[in-house]
Amino acid sequence: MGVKERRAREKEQLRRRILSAARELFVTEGYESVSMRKIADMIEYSPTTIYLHYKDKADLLDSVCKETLLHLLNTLDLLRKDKSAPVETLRKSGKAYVEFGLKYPQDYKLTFVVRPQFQKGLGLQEGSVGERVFSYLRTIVSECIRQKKFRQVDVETTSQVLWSAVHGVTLLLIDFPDFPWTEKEKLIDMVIHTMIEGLKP
Amino acid sequence: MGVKERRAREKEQLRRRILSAARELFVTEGYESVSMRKIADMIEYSPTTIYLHYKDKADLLDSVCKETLLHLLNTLDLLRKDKSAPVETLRKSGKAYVEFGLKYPQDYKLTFVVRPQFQKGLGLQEGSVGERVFSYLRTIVSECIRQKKFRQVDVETTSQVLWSAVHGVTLLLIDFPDFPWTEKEKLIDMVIHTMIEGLKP
DNA sequence: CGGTATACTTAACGATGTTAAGTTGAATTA
DNA sequence: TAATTCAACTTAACATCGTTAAGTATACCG
Repeated sequence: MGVKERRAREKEQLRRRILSAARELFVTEGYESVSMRKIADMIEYSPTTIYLHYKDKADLLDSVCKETLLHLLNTLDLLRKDKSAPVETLRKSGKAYVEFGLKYPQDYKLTFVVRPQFQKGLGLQEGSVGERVFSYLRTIVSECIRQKKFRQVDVETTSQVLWSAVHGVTLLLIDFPDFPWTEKEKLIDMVIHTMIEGLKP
Repeated sequence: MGVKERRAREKEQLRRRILSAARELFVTEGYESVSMRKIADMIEYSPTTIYLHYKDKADLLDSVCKETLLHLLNTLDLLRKDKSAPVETLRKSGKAYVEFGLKYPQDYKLTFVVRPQFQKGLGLQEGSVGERVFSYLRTIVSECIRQKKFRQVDVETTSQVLWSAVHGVTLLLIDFPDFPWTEKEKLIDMVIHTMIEGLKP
């Protein structure tokens, strides 16, 4: 009875081929500029075949973004084993976050800007990958406070504050590449440094 | 020879009618979902008439955003006469910035997210409204440093850092309305407060 | 009154996301 | 092996998109 399994495997393969074509096109040409027909051309299937695997274009975007979040989570998780002081881990994580965004600017935008625009009510629900990314941040912040490296601030709010800062600098650098930024590295470091200093006792 | 003037006036009137229809639709339905035909319907002209006044859809967006920036600049300028200490002015300005974004979330996104996506190479060039907004921020920061309320930091970088923070929190609040934020007010205040604390000597 | 420029419209092109209705061909059953 | 079922996939179509080219009508000028 290996037939069903084989078919399921083939189906899954095509699903992945579609997804990877979609990601490539979304990233190089932008979500709006990519048509289902272009994606279909790339994998050499008819456009409607895509609909047998994904509900619609937004669903494709959704899947692409989930992958991106997983990738981001993995990147950050490498730092979890870090044995430095928690404040140092936080600094490194912040930097890693921004650098991830700058390394994959289009993926970052798709995930944190385009997707919310097309998928209303995206609340980072319980157990989602996005929730796990934020939860990672919360853990580090919590440790900083526990060790009294930070003032006795609210963990939740503080995490949101830090997210705001790194998200902000990432998006500005991506969206206004021609703005006369001071050296990128310097700007990123100062955003994180200023935040951390502002949280110390 | 008042004919020419009258015609010019009428032309300008229609131009404004188009613009205000475009803004209303962009804001309520989103840039992508608005068609030239919808805009034309609203003002009861044929779609092609719009092209006699604006180069294309992106040009319309451009004009809408410039208005928004002017509105933002005016809002902030009210605080310029503020007689408080510069740090206090900075705090108020930061708050005013975020509140502007939350009061007109779609206009904010159009200006700071959608427009850069459709108009590559948007560098806030010399003398533009955007440049004047940023320049406003620079002035206050500069005063904070001059009065030694802040560490001896670089004015330019510091301004960019502050912009990153307020931009970040504004966009997150707009884009993820269903995220379990702590009270908005508290979050915004803490973003600004943390930044300012982090800049003090 | 005749001519010209201006304002505006109609019609069309190629492309979009998506659905409904077909077609194929392989696996299953009899 | 022949008939049948069923999944995979395609073709054709719909309404809509941004934009351009060509056409019409109207108000102005001499």
